[in-house]
Amino acid sequence: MNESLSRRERKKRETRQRLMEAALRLFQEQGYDRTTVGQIAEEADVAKGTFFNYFETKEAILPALVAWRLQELQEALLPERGAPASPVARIKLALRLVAADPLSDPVLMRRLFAAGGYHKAVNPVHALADLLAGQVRQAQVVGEIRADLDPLYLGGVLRALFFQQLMMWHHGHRPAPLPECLDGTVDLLLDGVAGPEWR
Amino acid sequence: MNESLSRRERKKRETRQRLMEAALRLFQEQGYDRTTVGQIAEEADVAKGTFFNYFETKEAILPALVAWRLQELQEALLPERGAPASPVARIKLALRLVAADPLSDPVLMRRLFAAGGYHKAVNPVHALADLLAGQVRQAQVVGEIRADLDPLYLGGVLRALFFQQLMMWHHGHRPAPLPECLDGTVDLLLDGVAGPEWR
DNA sequence: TGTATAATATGACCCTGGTCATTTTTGTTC
DNA sequence: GAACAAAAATGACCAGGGTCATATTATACA
Repeated sequence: MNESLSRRERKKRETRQRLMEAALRLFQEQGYDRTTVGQIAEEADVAKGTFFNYFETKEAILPALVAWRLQELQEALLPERGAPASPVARIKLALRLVAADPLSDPVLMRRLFAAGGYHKAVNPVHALADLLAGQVRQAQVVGEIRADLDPLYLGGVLRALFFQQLMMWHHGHRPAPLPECLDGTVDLLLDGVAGPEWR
Repeated sequence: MNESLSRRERKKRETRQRLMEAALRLFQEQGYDRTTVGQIAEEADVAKGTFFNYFETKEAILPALVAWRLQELQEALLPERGAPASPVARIKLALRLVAADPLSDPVLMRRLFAAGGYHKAVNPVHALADLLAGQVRQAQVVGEIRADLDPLYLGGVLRALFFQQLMMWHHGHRPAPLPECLDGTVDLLLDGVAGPEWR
């Protein structure tokens, strides 16, 4: 589908892709901190300086990795690909899938958060929030979620709760298997936490 | 009250405090990234290496700064100091106060998140969550919050929502003044987001 | 006071993230 | 294909985070 691209453009994308694949592999193998930019470049068969032609900083490659993985997630959520008909159920599915991804490593997640201010354009944290916002919008259409709330805001809220749950899980707070915990968090947001004395 | 401390212990605490004050001042003046460990040490009148006798990394001073500030917050939340009688109202007050602190700078917050895995003991992110968990517990006693939920978990949820709101605010999403937005987030959690079709 | 011991301070040193002037490659025009 | 321009690759270089062997200071004890 990319036949119209010039050789230059093609090579550029290939190099970028090689860098991302090398980075992901090395991060998984040795962790983020132990991996040097030199190693990533070496693995991708380019000089260290070349890395910085593609990503402003070492951290800046994380948003790119996330965006890459989220593309696949986006497709898995299409109803014609077997995803549930209920938008809320799709939201739960999305969170389960993200949690199962190799990128969902605590250290990587933390660094990803820290990287959140570099590229305004390709925002890392917003990518997941936007995806969830889309599902929220559909849930509002069918009445599963109150329509008076900003979907983008709720997308961000869902993402925040997801991170929170994931971090607590990795920290040892495990009342149930992770997928169940994530479902529970979504339900919590739906039902609210107000007690009998509220109102 | 610290008369029993040896001179050594006293000096240690003083040096640690000087480092923290210098760091906070410099972070405010020039931002986290522009501030070097050498500057902080210089300002505190010690050698650079000494900094690392007190904090494992540059990032590791952030949790300490947070803990320091939270002590004051803790006291401001005591009813005998004029805090509201309703625990939920106290939670809202706490979030407003944290948001107003000089430490609530986006870049600092992100770095703080990234630092979250260094010291298991003095956990940075957990400090605020724990404080909120205490208030949640009191809210459960008086029935403002459902008693079947783990307070520590809810403390974490509140913290996550707080960060989320703060980040969106600093990113330009400002439907109302920040304090009102934070109150709204707490209310959202209390009431839930479920629409008419839910259940 | 003198001496032994443990805690703390120090700055030279190393490593890695990040910059940049220069070289190499690609594309274009005649 | 020769000459030129633009894009991309490169690695020497620099700055700052972090380490560590050594020096300094505090405490304990005789």
